[in-house]
Amino acid sequence: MATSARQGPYFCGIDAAMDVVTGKWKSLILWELQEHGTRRFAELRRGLPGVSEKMLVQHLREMEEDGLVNRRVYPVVPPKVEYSLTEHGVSLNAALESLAVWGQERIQRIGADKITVEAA
Amino acid sequence: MATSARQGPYFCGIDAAMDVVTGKWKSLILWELQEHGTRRFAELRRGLPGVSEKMLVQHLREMEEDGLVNRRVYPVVPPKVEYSLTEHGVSLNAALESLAVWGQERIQRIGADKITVEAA
DNA sequence: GGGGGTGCTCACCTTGGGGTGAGTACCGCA
DNA sequence: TGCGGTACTCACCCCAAGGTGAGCACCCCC
Repeated sequence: MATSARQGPYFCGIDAAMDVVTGKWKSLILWELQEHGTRRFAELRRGLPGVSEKMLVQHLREMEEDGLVNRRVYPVVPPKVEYSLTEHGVSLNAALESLAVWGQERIQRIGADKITVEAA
Repeated sequence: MATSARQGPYFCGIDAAMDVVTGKWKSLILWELQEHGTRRFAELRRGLPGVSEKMLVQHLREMEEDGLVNRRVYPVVPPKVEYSLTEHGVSLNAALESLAVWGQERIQRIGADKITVEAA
């Protein structure tokens, strides 16, 4: 099921990490939260053009179960929820750094388009 | 299409890298080829318990198109094909190292099972 | 002479990841 | 008075990723 923590069994560390990062938007969510520290639901939605609310909720729930993000709910009348990275989320992001660099080089190599997100 | 090189557009380096590594067995194939240097088709199949021949062929083709692996065919009577990493494949694997370490720690944390592959 | 190995291809089917659109309870603003 | 924002849930649908099983052309070994 998509709503319970992933738990292997795994061949090696790579697929244990991939398991947690697989999902169309997860790496982007990690990125967003790293860049901005703390973000509200709607801010994340705006920061990831094309994401559906359903997937955003679902991914955030899974990442919470996997211990990557903190979810903080303020019991105020217009709902307010803040998401941030846990220490595991931060370290995962650090581990993704070298992958990001490799990806950048690949983008250059193949001359792929890049989506630029205008700051809100 | 699954049989043409992936080409974005991308949000950032991470998803450019993820794009190339996404696929149930790709990271494991990378791992196998790194560990053994050069492997024949049937050796890879045996090294990845549970992979179907169809998926193995398909993933290898895609990785070839993405410039990650070399495919070398020997025109001998019982077919012989050898796969190895290109320099891009090697550097991708290096970039995955820190992810692998993170994944190992995660396996420890959650106490997940690990699949051990008996050497052939 | 037939069973197993080699490296595939092809056709078919299932699964689930992800998208779409509606509904909700309450508020502020025009 | 009604529209838009906030953070969701729910029902439904679709397509592609992945699995299954067969076939192939040729060989070696028992």
